[in-house]
Amino acid sequence: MTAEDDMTSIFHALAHETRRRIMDVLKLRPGIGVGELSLEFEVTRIAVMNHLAVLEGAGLVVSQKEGRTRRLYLNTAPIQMINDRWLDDFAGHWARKLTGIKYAAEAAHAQNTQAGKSKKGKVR
Amino acid sequence: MTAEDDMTSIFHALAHETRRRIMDVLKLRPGIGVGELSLEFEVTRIAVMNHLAVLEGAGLVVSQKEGRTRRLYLNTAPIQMINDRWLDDFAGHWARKLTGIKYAAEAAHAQNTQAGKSKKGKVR
DNA sequence: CAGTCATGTAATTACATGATTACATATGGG
DNA sequence: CCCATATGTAATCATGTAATTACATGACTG
Repeated sequence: MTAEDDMTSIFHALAHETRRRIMDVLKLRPGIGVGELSLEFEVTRIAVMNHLAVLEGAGLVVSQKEGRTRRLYLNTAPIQMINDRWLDDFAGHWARKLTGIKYAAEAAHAQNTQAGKSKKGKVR
Repeated sequence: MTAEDDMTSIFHALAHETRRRIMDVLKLRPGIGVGELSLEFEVTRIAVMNHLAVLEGAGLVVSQKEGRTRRLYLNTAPIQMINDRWLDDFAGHWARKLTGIKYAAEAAHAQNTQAGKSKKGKVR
Protein backbone atom coordinates (compact mmCIF):
# COMPACT_ATOMS: atom_id res chain seq x y z
CA MET A 1 0.00 0.00 0.00
CA THR A 2 1.56 3.27 -1.14
CA ALA A 3 1.25 6.63 0.54
CA GLU A 4 -0.93 7.72 -2.39
CA ASP A 5 -3.33 4.87 -1.68
CA ASP A 6 -3.37 5.90 1.97
CA MET A 7 -4.33 9.43 1.05
CA THR A 8 -6.99 8.20 -1.31
CA SER A 9 -8.58 6.07 1.39
CA ILE A 10 -8.30 8.82 4.00
CA PHE A 11 -9.87 11.47 1.78
CA HIS A 12 -12.46 9.01 0.63
CA ALA A 13 -13.34 8.18 4.23
CA LEU A 14 -13.72 11.89 5.00
CA ALA A 15 -15.90 12.47 1.93
CA HIS A 16 -19.15 11.46 3.61
CA GLU A 17 -21.02 13.52 6.14
CA THR A 18 -22.12 10.53 8.19
CA ARG A 19 -18.53 9.36 8.55
CA ARG A 20 -17.42 12.82 9.64
CA ARG A 21 -20.26 12.89 12.16
CA ILE A 22 -19.14 9.49 13.44
CA MET A 23 -15.72 11.01 14.01
CA ASP A 24 -17.31 13.89 15.89
CA VAL A 25 -19.12 11.48 18.20
CA LEU A 26 -15.97 9.42 18.73
CA LYS A 27 -14.08 12.57 19.60
CA LEU A 28 -16.60 13.39 22.31
CA ARG A 29 -17.29 9.86 23.53
CA PRO A 30 -14.27 7.63 23.03
CA GLY A 31 -14.89 3.95 23.77
CA ILE A 32 -18.52 4.05 22.66
CA GLY A 33 -19.90 0.78 21.24
CA VAL A 34 -21.33 0.23 17.77
CA GLY A 35 -24.94 -0.02 18.89
CA GLU A 36 -24.92 3.07 21.05
CA LEU A 37 -23.11 4.98 18.32
CA SER A 38 -25.77 3.94 15.83
CA LEU A 39 -28.47 5.56 17.96
CA GLU A 40 -27.01 8.94 17.03
CA PHE A 41 -27.80 8.39 13.36
CA GLU A 42 -30.84 8.08 11.16
CA VAL A 43 -29.57 5.13 9.16
CA THR A 44 -29.42 1.51 10.32
CA ARG A 45 -26.75 0.02 12.52
CA ILE A 46 -25.52 -1.94 9.48
CA ALA A 47 -24.99 1.26 7.51
CA VAL A 48 -23.03 2.68 10.46
CA MET A 49 -20.95 -0.50 10.58
CA ASN A 50 -20.14 -0.15 6.90
CA HIS A 51 -19.03 3.43 7.52
CA LEU A 52 -16.93 2.23 10.44
CA ALA A 53 -15.25 -0.31 8.17
CA VAL A 54 -14.33 2.50 5.78
CA LEU A 55 -13.00 4.63 8.64
CA GLU A 56 -11.01 1.72 10.08
CA GLY A 57 -9.62 0.97 6.62
CA ALA A 58 -8.31 4.53 6.50
CA GLY A 59 -6.87 4.21 10.03
CA LEU A 60 -9.11 7.00 11.31
CA VAL A 61 -10.89 4.72 13.76
CA VAL A 62 -9.47 1.91 15.83
CA SER A 63 -11.46 -0.58 17.87
CA GLN A 64 -11.00 -3.10 20.59
CA LYS A 65 -13.24 -5.96 21.59
CA GLU A 66 -14.20 -5.96 25.21
CA GLY A 67 -16.53 -8.79 26.00
CA ARG A 68 -19.41 -8.57 23.61
CA THR A 69 -19.00 -4.87 22.87
CA ARG A 70 -16.52 -3.41 20.44
CA ARG A 71 -15.14 -0.17 21.78
CA LEU A 72 -14.42 2.50 19.17
CA TYR A 73 -11.76 5.19 19.27
CA LEU A 74 -10.79 8.04 17.00
CA ASN A 75 -7.25 8.03 15.66
CA THR A 76 -6.08 11.42 14.45
CA ALA A 77 -2.67 10.29 13.20
CA PRO A 78 -3.79 10.01 9.55
CA ILE A 79 -5.22 13.52 9.74
CA GLN A 80 -1.94 14.83 11.07
CA MET A 81 -0.26 13.08 8.15
CA ILE A 82 -2.34 14.68 5.40
CA ASN A 83 -2.17 17.99 7.21
CA ASP A 84 1.63 17.93 7.37
CA ARG A 85 2.52 16.26 4.09
CA TRP A 86 -0.09 17.53 1.72
CA LEU A 87 -2.44 20.30 2.72
CA ASP A 88 0.20 22.65 4.05
CA ASP A 89 1.98 22.52 0.69
CA PHE A 90 -1.07 23.83 -1.08
CA ALA A 91 -2.37 26.13 1.62
CA GLY A 92 0.98 27.87 1.83
CA HIS A 93 1.74 27.94 -1.85
CA TRP A 94 0.12 31.23 -2.59
CA ALA A 95 1.09 33.33 0.35
CA ARG A 96 -1.72 35.82 -0.27
CA LYS A 97 -5.36 34.87 -0.54
CA LEU A 98 -6.68 33.87 -3.91
CA THR A 99 -9.97 35.66 -4.14
CA GLY A 100 -10.85 35.35 -7.80
CA ILE A 101 -9.79 34.30 -11.20
CA LYS A 102 -8.15 37.61 -12.05
CA TYR A 103 -5.54 37.20 -9.36
CA ALA A 104 -4.93 33.65 -10.51
CA ALA A 105 -4.53 34.79 -14.07
CA GLU A 106 -2.00 37.44 -13.14
CA ALA A 107 -0.02 35.09 -10.94
CA ALA A 108 -0.07 32.61 -13.77
CA HIS A 109 1.20 35.06 -16.34
CA ALA A 110 4.25 35.82 -14.22
CA GLN A 111 5.26 32.15 -14.07
CA ASN A 112 4.00 31.19 -17.47
CA THR A 113 6.69 32.03 -19.97
CA GLN A 114 9.20 29.52 -18.63
CA ALA A 115 6.61 26.97 -17.61
CA GLY A 116 4.91 26.54 -20.95
CA LYS A 117 7.35 24.03 -22.48
CA SER A 118 6.33 20.40 -22.13
CA LYS A 119 6.35 17.08 -23.95
CA LYS A 120 4.14 17.36 -27.01
CA GLY A 121 2.06 14.62 -28.58
CA LYS A 122 -1.31 13.81 -30.02
CA VAL A 123 -4.25 14.35 -27.71
CA ARG A 124 -6.86 11.60 -27.87
CA MET B 1 -25.45 24.29 -0.60
CA THR B 2 -24.38 23.80 2.99
CA ALA B 3 -20.86 23.89 4.36
CA GLU B 4 -21.15 20.14 4.93
CA ASP B 5 -21.87 19.62 1.26
CA ASP B 6 -18.87 21.78 0.43
CA MET B 7 -16.63 19.60 2.57
CA THR B 8 -18.05 16.46 1.04
CA SER B 9 -17.33 17.68 -2.47
CA ILE B 10 -13.86 18.93 -1.53
CA PHE B 11 -12.84 15.69 0.17
CA HIS B 12 -14.40 13.70 -2.65
CA ALA B 13 -12.43 15.69 -5.20
CA LEU B 14 -9.22 15.01 -3.28
CA ALA B 15 -9.99 11.30 -3.00
CA HIS B 16 -8.55 10.40 -6.35
CA GLU B 17 -4.88 10.23 -7.21
CA THR B 18 -5.34 11.56 -10.74
CA ARG B 19 -7.16 14.62 -9.41
CA ARG B 20 -4.42 15.26 -6.86
CA ARG B 21 -1.85 14.92 -9.64
CA ILE B 22 -3.82 17.41 -11.72
CA MET B 23 -3.56 19.83 -8.81
CA ASP B 24 0.20 19.25 -8.66
CA VAL B 25 0.54 20.10 -12.33
CA LEU B 26 -1.66 23.18 -11.97
CA LYS B 27 0.46 24.31 -9.05
CA LEU B 28 3.60 24.14 -11.21
CA ARG B 29 2.08 25.31 -14.49
CA PRO B 30 -0.82 27.66 -13.87
CA GLY B 31 -2.72 28.63 -17.01
CA ILE B 32 -2.14 25.32 -18.75
CA GLY B 33 -4.85 24.20 -21.19
CA VAL B 34 -6.92 21.05 -21.04
CA GLY B 35 -5.16 19.30 -23.91
CA GLU B 36 -1.64 19.99 -22.75
CA LEU B 37 -2.61 18.96 -19.21
CA SER B 38 -3.99 15.69 -20.54
CA LEU B 39 -0.60 14.80 -22.03
CA GLU B 40 0.71 14.39 -18.49
CA PHE B 41 -1.70 11.53 -17.83
CA GLU B 42 -2.25 7.99 -19.03
CA VAL B 43 -6.00 8.30 -19.38
CA THR B 44 -7.88 10.05 -22.16
CA ARG B 45 -8.47 13.77 -22.39
CA ILE B 46 -12.16 13.10 -21.68
CA ALA B 47 -11.30 11.39 -18.41
CA VAL B 48 -9.14 14.37 -17.46
CA MET B 49 -12.02 16.70 -18.33
CA ASN B 50 -14.35 14.74 -16.07
CA HIS B 51 -11.82 15.05 -13.25
CA LEU B 52 -11.54 18.78 -13.95
CA ALA B 53 -15.33 19.08 -13.66
CA VAL B 54 -15.15 17.43 -10.22
CA LEU B 55 -12.32 19.75 -9.16
CA GLU B 56 -14.16 22.82 -10.44
CA GLY B 57 -17.29 21.69 -8.64
CA ALA B 58 -15.31 21.65 -5.41
CA GLY B 59 -13.84 25.07 -6.18
CA LEU B 60 -10.31 23.68 -6.26
CA VAL B 61 -9.79 24.62 -9.87
CA VAL B 62 -10.97 27.70 -11.72
CA SER B 63 -10.79 28.26 -15.44
CA GLN B 64 -11.03 31.02 -17.95
CA LYS B 65 -11.65 30.81 -21.65
CA GLU B 66 -9.08 32.55 -23.75
CA GLY B 67 -9.78 32.14 -27.43
CA ARG B 68 -10.14 28.46 -28.11
CA THR B 69 -8.13 27.35 -25.09
CA ARG B 70 -9.44 27.11 -21.57
CA ARG B 71 -6.79 28.16 -19.08
CA LEU B 72 -6.78 26.28 -15.79
CA TYR B 73 -5.73 27.55 -12.38
CA LEU B 74 -5.47 26.02 -8.96
CA ASN B 75 -7.49 27.61 -6.20
CA THR B 76 -6.27 26.79 -2.73
CA ALA B 77 -8.99 28.63 -0.82
CA PRO B 78 -11.09 25.49 -0.21
CA ILE B 79 -8.02 23.73 1.16
CA GLN B 80 -7.41 26.61 3.53
CA MET B 81 -11.03 26.27 4.61
CA ILE B 82 -10.88 22.59 5.51
CA ASN B 83 -7.48 23.11 7.08
CA ASP B 84 -8.73 25.87 9.33
CA ARG B 85 -12.24 24.74 10.13
CA TRP B 86 -11.94 20.99 10.31
CA LEU B 87 -8.56 19.32 10.29
CA ASP B 88 -6.98 21.48 12.97
CA ASP B 89 -9.78 20.51 15.35
CA PHE B 90 -8.91 16.86 15.06
CA ALA B 91 -5.16 17.16 14.69
CA GLY B 92 -4.97 19.21 17.86
CA HIS B 93 -7.46 17.24 19.87
CA TRP B 94 -5.03 14.79 21.38
CA ALA B 95 -2.05 16.92 22.17
CA ARG B 96 0.28 13.90 22.34
CA LYS B 97 0.72 11.40 19.55
CA LEU B 98 -1.66 8.48 19.44
CA THR B 99 0.57 5.54 18.61
CA GLY B 100 -1.68 2.60 19.35
CA ILE B 101 -4.91 1.37 20.72
CA LYS B 102 -3.65 1.07 24.29
CA TYR B 103 -3.15 4.79 24.58
CA ALA B 104 -6.55 5.38 23.06
CA ALA B 105 -8.14 2.95 25.49
CA GLU B 106 -6.54 4.67 28.48
CA ALA B 107 -7.50 8.12 27.29
CA ALA B 108 -11.00 6.84 26.73
CA HIS B 109 -11.31 5.34 30.17
CA ALA B 110 -10.51 8.66 31.78
CA GLN B 111 -13.34 10.44 29.95
CA ASN B 112 -15.69 7.53 29.86
CA THR B 113 -17.65 7.50 33.10
CA GLN B 114 -19.41 10.80 32.51
CA ALA B 115 -19.67 10.32 28.75
CA GLY B 116 -21.52 7.02 28.68
CA LYS B 117 -25.03 8.38 29.19
CA SER B 118 -27.06 8.93 26.06
CA LYS B 119 -30.50 8.64 24.59
CA LYS B 120 -31.52 4.99 24.62
CA GLY B 121 -33.68 3.20 22.09
CA LYS B 122 -34.01 0.04 20.07
CA VAL B 123 -31.13 -0.63 17.72
CA ARG B 124 -32.21 -1.89 14.34
C1' DC C 1 -13.47 29.79 -46.48
C1' DA C 2 -11.16 25.25 -45.73
C1' DG C 3 -8.79 22.90 -42.59
C1' DT C 4 -6.93 22.03 -38.24
C1' DC C 5 -6.62 22.56 -33.45
C1' DA C 6 -8.78 22.89 -28.68
C1' DT C 7 -12.50 21.83 -26.33
C1' DG C 8 -17.09 19.97 -25.42
C1' DT C 9 -21.18 16.53 -25.57
C1' DA C 10 -23.47 11.91 -25.91
C1' DA C 11 -23.93 7.18 -25.27
C1' DT C 12 -22.11 3.15 -23.19
C1' DT C 13 -19.95 0.09 -19.94
C1' DA C 14 -17.90 -2.04 -15.75
C1' DC C 15 -17.58 -1.55 -11.19
C1' DA C 16 -18.03 0.76 -6.53
C1' DT C 17 -20.97 2.79 -2.95
C1' DG C 18 -24.52 3.21 0.39
C1' DA C 19 -28.36 1.53 1.93
C1' DT C 20 -31.72 -2.09 3.19
C1' DT C 21 -33.74 -6.74 5.45
C1' DA C 22 -33.04 -11.25 7.20
C1' DC C 23 -30.30 -14.33 9.48
C1' DA C 24 -26.07 -15.87 12.39
C1' DT C 25 -22.84 -15.84 16.09
C1' DA C 26 -21.19 -14.80 20.60
C1' DT C 27 -21.29 -13.13 25.39
C1' DG C 28 -23.09 -12.13 29.90
C1' DG C 29 -26.73 -12.65 33.61
C1' DG C 30 -30.20 -14.90 36.25
C1' DC D 1 -29.37 -23.58 30.31
C1' DC D 2 -32.22 -19.81 28.48
C1' DC D 3 -32.56 -15.47 26.91
C1' DA D 4 -31.60 -10.84 25.95
C1' DT D 5 -27.92 -8.01 24.23
C1' DA D 6 -24.11 -6.68 20.96
C1' DT D 7 -22.12 -7.42 17.03
C1' DG D 8 -21.30 -9.66 12.56
C1' DT D 9 -22.48 -11.77 7.80
C1' DA D 10 -25.11 -12.48 3.43
C1' DA D 11 -27.89 -11.25 -0.24
C1' DT D 12 -29.95 -7.63 -2.65
C1' DC D 13 -30.87 -3.16 -4.88
C1' DA D 14 -30.61 1.62 -6.70
C1' DT D 15 -27.45 4.94 -7.77
C1' DG D 16 -22.97 6.99 -8.62
C1' DT D 17 -18.19 6.88 -10.52
C1' DA D 18 -14.60 6.45 -13.84
C1' DA D 19 -13.47 5.23 -17.94
C1' DT D 20 -14.09 4.55 -23.01
C1' DT D 21 -15.23 5.76 -28.28
C1' DA D 22 -17.60 8.54 -31.58
C1' DC D 23 -19.24 12.76 -32.89
C1' DA D 24 -20.04 18.06 -32.51
C1' DT D 25 -18.84 22.82 -31.87
C1' DG D 26 -16.00 26.80 -32.17
C1' DA D 27 -11.89 29.56 -33.07
C1' DC D 28 -7.52 30.70 -35.35
C1' DT D 29 -4.63 30.47 -39.81
C1' DG D 30 -3.22 30.18 -44.23
